[in-house]
Amino acid sequence: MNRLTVTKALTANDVGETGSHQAGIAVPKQQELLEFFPALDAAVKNPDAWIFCQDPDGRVWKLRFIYYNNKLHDPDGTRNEYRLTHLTLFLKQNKAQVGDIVRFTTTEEPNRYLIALEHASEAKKQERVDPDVIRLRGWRRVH
DNA sequence: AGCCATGCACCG
DNA sequence: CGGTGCATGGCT
Repeated sequence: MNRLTVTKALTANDVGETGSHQAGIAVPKQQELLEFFPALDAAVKNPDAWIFCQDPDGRVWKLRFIYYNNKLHDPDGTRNEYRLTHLTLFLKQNKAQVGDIVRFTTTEEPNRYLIALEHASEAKKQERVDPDVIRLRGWRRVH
């Protein structure tokens, strides 16, 4: 089983710097990401799945992967996007800042991932060393 | 304060 | 006009 990694540059909203009390980070609707994360049934309104992410310190974070799709179900719906919530504590403990990178890597087991936070400076270094990353508007898929 | 669910703004 | 960042009302 090939191991996949995707990364996301954090926005101000993601780290709670904007004063918004909204939770979670947006997950762009990219085919690679939908395959990377658990499949959610679009026929269901707002389906979700729980994933378990182990950080470099061995702590496991239970994150909620949710598909807000009321646009497909309600006449006045406006949402059609994926989100990842329950990240606040993780970001706080890692002192996440705008521009920092969250990295997810698959494991052998479904719904289990590795999670790591890279600060912006390291991320730039990584970019030079990794010329064959696939750019996905904020998110990248590595390999 | 943080999560849920949704609306709005902006930009390509 | 679709997609994503920013924001908000309600609830816990």
